[in-house]
Amino acid sequence: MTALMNRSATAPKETKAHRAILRVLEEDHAPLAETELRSRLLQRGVRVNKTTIYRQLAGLKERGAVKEVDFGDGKKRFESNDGEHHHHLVCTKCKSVDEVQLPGELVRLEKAISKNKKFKILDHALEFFGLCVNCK
Amino acid sequence: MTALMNRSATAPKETKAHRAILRVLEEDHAPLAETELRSRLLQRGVRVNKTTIYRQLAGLKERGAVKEVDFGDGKKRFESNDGEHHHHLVCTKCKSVDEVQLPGELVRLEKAISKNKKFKILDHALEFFGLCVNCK
DNA sequence: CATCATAATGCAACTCAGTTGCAATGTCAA
DNA sequence: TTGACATTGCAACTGAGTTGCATTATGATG
Ligand SMILES: [Mn+2]
Ligand SMILES: [Mn+2]
Ligand SMILES: [Zn+2]
Ligand SMILES: [Zn+2]
Repeated sequence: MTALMNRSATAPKETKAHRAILRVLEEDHAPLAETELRSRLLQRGVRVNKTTIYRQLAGLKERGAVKEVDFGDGKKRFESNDGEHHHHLVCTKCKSVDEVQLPGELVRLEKAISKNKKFKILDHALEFFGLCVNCK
Repeated sequence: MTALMNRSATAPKETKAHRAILRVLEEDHAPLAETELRSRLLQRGVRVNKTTIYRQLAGLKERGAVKEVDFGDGKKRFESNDGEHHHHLVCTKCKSVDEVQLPGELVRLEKAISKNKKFKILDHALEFFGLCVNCK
């Protein structure tokens, strides 16, 4: 490619960090913060700089491979974006995270809101906090 | 009071900062971050240190006068806790915030979830993002 | 009103998550 | 094999939020 080329849809390069991060997220299947992801990677013998992690996650996110999740603890969390759209049950005691799907429910709600509030809903954030079966 | 006294339900002292902060939150009626609150206070001629603001908000929160809200932008936001429980329609373009109530809806959802997931829901976070009537 | 215990404040220094500039390294198409 | 350019690591930085401590203000008590 002789310069002056295709800038869009740049395919990600197959690097060690890229592969490892994606694999951890696919296997662990929970929203992980940078430090968590980093130590998971270390456990597998892959040492990655935090800057690289953030940059990879940003790329994975805009490519739709990963979703950002917020538990309100001031940390960015990311999870694999394979399965169906769902929400989380976060145990405030042991920090475990379970998933829950609300098929149709939110869609219906959003339609109603969009209509009578004249607000075009593009996204939502819904997470539940409480005690898991082991902690309550 | 001769020391060794009532430690609970400490009534807050009537200070300039306390009054001003509460008044701004009651009037502006939107979830404000520290910097926003701080400049609103300045506009009214009240200069308050950010440490004081955070400490006041913490006190107001545990006293139930204020609620913490998270828009996922890495900032703690607080709003007056007078009205009914509600959620927000946040315009991602102009940053305006509207409110929306979902009477019963969430309660019903939570009951169903609590039952078949054996998870005791104590709280939830639900905010909507999109385009307000002026921006869409 | 005067006293004074103690709550509230301001400031500086700190922590911690996340970002940026830049030089060094790695990837992959040609 | 080569070279353009994407990715990485590191150090320095930003910005939100917190903490220790000395100073000031509140309000209960007498
Ligand atoms: Mn999930
Ligand atoms: Mn509100
Ligand atoms: Zn638990
Ligand atoms: Zn708008």
